[in-house]
Amino acid sequence: MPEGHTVHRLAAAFDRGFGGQRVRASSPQGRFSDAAQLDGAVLLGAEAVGKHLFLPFAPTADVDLDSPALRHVHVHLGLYGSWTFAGEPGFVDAHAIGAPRLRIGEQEEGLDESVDWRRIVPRETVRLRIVGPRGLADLTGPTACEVMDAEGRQSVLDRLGPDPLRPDPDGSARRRFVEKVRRSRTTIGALLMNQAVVAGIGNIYRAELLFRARLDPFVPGRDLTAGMCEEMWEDLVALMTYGARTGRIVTTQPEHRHIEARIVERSRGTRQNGDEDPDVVPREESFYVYHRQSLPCRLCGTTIRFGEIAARTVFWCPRCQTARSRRANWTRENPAAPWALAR
DNA sequence: ACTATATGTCCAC
DNA sequence: TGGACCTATAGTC
Repeated sequence: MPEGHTVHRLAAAFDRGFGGQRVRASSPQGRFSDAAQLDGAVLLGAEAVGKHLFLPFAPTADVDLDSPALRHVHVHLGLYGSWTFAGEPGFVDAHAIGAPRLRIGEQEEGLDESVDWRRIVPRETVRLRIVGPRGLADLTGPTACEVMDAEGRQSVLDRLGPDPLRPDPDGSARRRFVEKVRRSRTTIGALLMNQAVVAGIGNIYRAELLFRARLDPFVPGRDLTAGMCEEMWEDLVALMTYGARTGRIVTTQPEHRHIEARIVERSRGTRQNGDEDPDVVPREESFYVYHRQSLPCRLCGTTIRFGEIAARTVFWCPRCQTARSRRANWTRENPAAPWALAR
């Protein structure tokens, strides 16, 4: 269930924790038998594209990143996948990155620095374990974990649209996004979930982006102006950049949160993603519409509605996000973007 | 011990 | 469009 920001965060963690190091690779669960061919190779770094993670393995550390000799481990976390880390102090800043479960009561084995991380026995469901000089990473529940050559990696990339978290110095990514949306009769709610249109959005970013744009999810892409699409792209870049930095999806502006609710109990459970940040916006204040069905809209008080688009539940405010007023709302009464995140 | 749920994707019909 | 799949939770009986 991680969206693109989570995968970029993972790539950064792998870069810092394993980049350029010789590693051991194994499959405690046994379902990733190709782990054996990676064992003892050098993990050059990590690459995130949309929700896809690539870990390039080479026989020696001096192999080029575009060498055809590389073996890329392609990982997609799907709905349940996650990586759990353990290692020496400062190895990575989060214990687990991936499926954001409530882990109340679970032992924080990876965080307890008095425990020797080398002696941590993997759960039986660990598909892939990577062990480096300073720590280890355990992968469970991925929808994909496979070894690919350069060609296989490229074929995955070819199926993906632009990723808002990749640098876009010449604006070509934004242009590709705008083109694809405006040429389609499909609803914007479905287009945003299509990884060939934009890579990395999931169900939360979809719902929240549409609210911030004051856009009805059922409006066809071709009905949107280029300016609306461009602003939506820029908003996405801001939202996901914040998400990648903090490990949290936060889309609400501070003035739309209830300040009293910000004091929440945060003493239990396993730390994951951005939990280590004491100033984090609590989850119940983070969204405008996602999972807020039957609750009042933060702006107008109308009950948030839900339905289904692209086989996933979509949430929206029937008053703030109307088809008829979408253009008027865009620039005037309810300026959605640009805006600034609190931190 | 069961069930529902979750930020996802693919494939068969 | 419906189901299958990958896993670990919390809640219910």
